[in-house]
Amino acid sequence: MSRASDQAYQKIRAYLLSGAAQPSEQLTEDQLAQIAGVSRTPVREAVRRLEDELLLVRSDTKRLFVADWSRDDIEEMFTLRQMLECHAAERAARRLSRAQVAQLETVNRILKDAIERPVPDVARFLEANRSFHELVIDAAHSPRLGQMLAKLVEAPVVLRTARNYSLDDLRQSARDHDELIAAFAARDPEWARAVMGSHLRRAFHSFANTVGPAAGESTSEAA
Amino acid sequence: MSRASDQAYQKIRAYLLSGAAQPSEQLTEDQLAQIAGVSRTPVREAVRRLEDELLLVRSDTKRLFVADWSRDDIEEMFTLRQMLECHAAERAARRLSRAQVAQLETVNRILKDAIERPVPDVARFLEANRSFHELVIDAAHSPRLGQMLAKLVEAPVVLRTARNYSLDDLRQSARDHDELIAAFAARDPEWARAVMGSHLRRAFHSFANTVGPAAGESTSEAA
DNA sequence: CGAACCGTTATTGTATACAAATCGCTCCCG
DNA sequence: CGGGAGCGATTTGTATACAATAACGGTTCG
Repeated sequence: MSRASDQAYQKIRAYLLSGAAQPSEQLTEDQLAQIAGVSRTPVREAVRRLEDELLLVRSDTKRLFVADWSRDDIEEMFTLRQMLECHAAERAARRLSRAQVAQLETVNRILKDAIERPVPDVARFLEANRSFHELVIDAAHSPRLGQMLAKLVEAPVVLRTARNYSLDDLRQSARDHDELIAAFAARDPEWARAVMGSHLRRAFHSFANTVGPAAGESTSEAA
Repeated sequence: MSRASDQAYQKIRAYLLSGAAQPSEQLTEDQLAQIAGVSRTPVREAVRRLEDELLLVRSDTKRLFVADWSRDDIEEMFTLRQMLECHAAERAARRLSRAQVAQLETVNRILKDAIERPVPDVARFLEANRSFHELVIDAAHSPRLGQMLAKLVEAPVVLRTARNYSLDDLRQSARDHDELIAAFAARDPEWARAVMGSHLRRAFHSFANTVGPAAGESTSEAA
């Protein structure tokens, strides 16, 4: 991560997530170059990636703007993620070795540790959670699937910065993981898929309620 | 498409598809710049896109190679495409307007015309087919879904260059489209999903048989 | 005879200067 | 008073030169 384009990517991303930039605000490559502390060349490369991750968008005339995500956008991403990650869980159930299952157990133990502390360590929880899902996706052994999911998972994680997690949510996640591990140990693809499905769907609702409370039917379908 | 980076993308892509480059052959940015007739800067941008589309791959040390697709790779892509495009069909069934359904009918009429000629016009068929699927995906109204599918659909289309289609395959496709239109007209998401599923799965087998005839279990999982 | 080291060459990565395009403003004309 | 053409300023796109890094080959030492 020492290369200038990677550094640019990291810094710009951090900048966007910090909330310092308003949604739909225009950004110029020069500004970003200044923020990242490198020249425009690597910035352009970083911007490409961020566009791909939909954190930045381009106008029809190639000008850059901070993406603004509607509630529909978020729901869409969760839906796609669910579809793909259920598939990943199913495949993983067919392929996971004992050692890999053990690894999942270890990671989930760390995750539980992070929860059950005087004050839950959310950063640690998120990191363990990320690891867990990454292990499952890797085990699915489907490079494109992994690539697509990386994009979908990244983005919402980003938005979670501001979010506050309830203890119940965290504990339920840990239990979901336990059941997922059971499904893997039993080599039952259908079970794994089902558990992953409810796990992610619950996550979506819990997420949606804290971010865009109601949303109703008012703005959604009309446009 | 007059921008240098677009031109580079087109030319390099055409070059790769022409078969002039062997799979796993190394390519340098300079070579590609020469082929595209522009400097390395836009070439690098084009290469990024082609990497994303998996026509090019990078070694761990950033060297560039022509991708070589295993049969497993192809199966994986068809599977993902099926999953996503079934979802698109389902969504489209809920949202398509009468006018859009009419448009699909028009396109499929063109597609049939292309088949039923003294000698079937495959290029015309493929173009109409592409249009048809694109209309469905657009109607699903899910930008990320569209983006992902674009990548998955592009690549195999590429490999089809050498392929020869049987008249039966072409006609079956046309019938599938008709049934899909019927499902849309009836606003039946489940029906649409099911038809799309069998449509694509058949396409996969028909494709796989002409490309990598047997594949069996010999080379696949071991590596 | 083999293997590790070092210098050369090839290749990718970055900075900068310049070209093309777009934007926003003013000014002119209807 | 409104709309559009033109112009200066801003922004993106491309070429080129140079820096950093990785591959290659030869040589030397064990």
